Amino acid sequence: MKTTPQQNTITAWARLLRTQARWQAEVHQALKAADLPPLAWYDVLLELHRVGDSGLRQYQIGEQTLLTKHNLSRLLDRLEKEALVTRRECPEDGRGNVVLITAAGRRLLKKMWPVYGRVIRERLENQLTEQEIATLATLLGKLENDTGA
Amino acid sequence: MKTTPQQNTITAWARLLRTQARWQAEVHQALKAADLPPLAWYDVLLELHRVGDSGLRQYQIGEQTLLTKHNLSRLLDRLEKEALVTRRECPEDGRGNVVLITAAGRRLLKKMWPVYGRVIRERLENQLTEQEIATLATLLGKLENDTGA
DNA sequence: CCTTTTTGGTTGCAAATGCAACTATAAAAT
DNA sequence: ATTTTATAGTTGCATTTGCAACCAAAAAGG
Repeated sequence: MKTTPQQNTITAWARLLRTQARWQAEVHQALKAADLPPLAWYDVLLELHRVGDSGLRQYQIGEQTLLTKHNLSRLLDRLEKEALVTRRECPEDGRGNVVLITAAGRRLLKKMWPVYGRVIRERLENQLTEQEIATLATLLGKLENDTGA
Repeated sequence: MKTTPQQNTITAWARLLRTQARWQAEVHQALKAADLPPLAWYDVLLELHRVGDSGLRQYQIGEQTLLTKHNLSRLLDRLEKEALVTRRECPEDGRGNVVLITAAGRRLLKKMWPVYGRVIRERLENQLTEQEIATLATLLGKLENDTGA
């Protein structure tokens, strides 16, 4: 078995890490410049918005956003304090709770999106053709969903 | 001007973020399981290794790794405490210093690489063909180097 | 049933990060 | 030359993260 990845693989890996790091930094910067909360808030709120009134269990949010549970627990504390979400106890599982987005949460999402979307457009649509973006999406799709072995 | 990105663009964006987050988590987990330091240490040491005996100024390391300067400053404190790097004052700029990797630093790099490389192989070479990896590298290359406008 | 184990979630404490203020040198402006 | 401004790096303090221990409910095993 090969002991080290191909050169091309390493290049692709490094570029992906680097690209994402730069994007993330830029989004944060843009959000901060607009006096808006960090990206993680958006991610959580978006998941909650998507599922609508049924809400999500914390562990489900964690799976989606890849946040660790204790981390998420405290992030939700912050969101709840700002009245962007509510935690309500779960009827069919006495340990857990169901998290719902509030109207204020939805408003915040709406406010954040243009800022966020703008960076996305600048970084992606201005640099690649539609065709290339489609190809990229496909390739990344193959990488996305598996835990490996 | 369009106010929101195309659907394809959003998909590509989301997948890239997600993929990277998962990869990063996996690398960290693998490193920790092997009782090795986090990825950032590797990044810094690798840059220093690459340039050899000339070393790098801190700000140069920062540019490469996208770490903020104060953050890097303290990361170097930690590396220095473990004798993986040395800071030596810079002859032609009295404010700054030149950072060099030590033999111990190189040894650590060597120890970390197999663990790191293994994840890279699993995530990338096992999921995509060589052709696809090459395409991915090319596309990411176009995204990598620009600050936009 | 009544243990034992697993799962969902929270909390205390240590380490890391972000931010703003600071020191010191270098470069630019007058 | 002298002042001004910009750059390199560090440090104090607040916020966030990571880790391990913990509580409580649920599922599994006997």
